[in-house]
Amino acid sequence: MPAKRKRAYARYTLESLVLLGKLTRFGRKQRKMTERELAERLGIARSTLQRIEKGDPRVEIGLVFEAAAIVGVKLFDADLKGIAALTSRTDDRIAVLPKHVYKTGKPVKDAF
Amino acid sequence: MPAKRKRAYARYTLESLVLLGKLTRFGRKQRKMTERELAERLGIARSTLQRIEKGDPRVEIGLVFEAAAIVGVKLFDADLKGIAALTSRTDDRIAVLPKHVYKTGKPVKDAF
DNA sequence: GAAAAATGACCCATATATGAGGCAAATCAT
DNA sequence: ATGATTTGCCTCATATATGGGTCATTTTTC
Repeated sequence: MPAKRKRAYARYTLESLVLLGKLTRFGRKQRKMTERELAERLGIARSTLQRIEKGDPRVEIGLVFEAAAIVGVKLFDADLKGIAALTSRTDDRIAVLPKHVYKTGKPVKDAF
Repeated sequence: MPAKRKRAYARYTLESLVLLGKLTRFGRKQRKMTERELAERLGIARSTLQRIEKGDPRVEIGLVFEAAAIVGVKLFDADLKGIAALTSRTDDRIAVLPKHVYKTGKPVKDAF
């Protein structure tokens, strides 16, 4: 038995990852970097970079984001300042909501 | 010695991850889901979800994207179709470039 | 065409993330 | 105020990703 998959990912997740991987690959090539160069720059193995560019879901997100950033792929269409602004804005929106989400005995209508 | 960090991440990477985590947290609360609920829905431990919402770089990217998707955070401001379109477009752009990047003996001016 | 370099696809030992759980503090319902 | 629930922050064993390597194939240079 080939040991069955532990996790399943949604289509949207998988396709998003493939896209991100391809954008990274494109960015790398555009900058004329080899896999080895970029991997070295990132301080990771070439095999790991290959997984990143393929969109493998089981890679540390930090490595994927870092790779994307180096080759010029902006995650949120924002620079560092823009990210900070969005974060601050999100903080404000969270602050308005109740600190805890409560599931009391009352079943929500959701149940039909 | 507390065992020094193996990896370092760029500011932009870390801040982007924090933002993504907060967006996820906001989405979850907006939908009135508890950590336990969302974690269960994702099939992961609550402790892992907490790392996701904090923006920990050492989490499988598949889990982070999946969590975001479930609470309505769109990664590329695009639905499944949009993602597919972008992927196709990226494929085309890659196809135009040379298949391999070559670093021949000629040192680039870059060396100063 | 020949040689050099890059890429694709593997494998395996080891470093590391994940799951599971516990406990205290904070928040909410009543 | 009291009890119930959620959240924050730990720890540790185990599952898993990563590094580092090899080999074949493709692509580029000369």
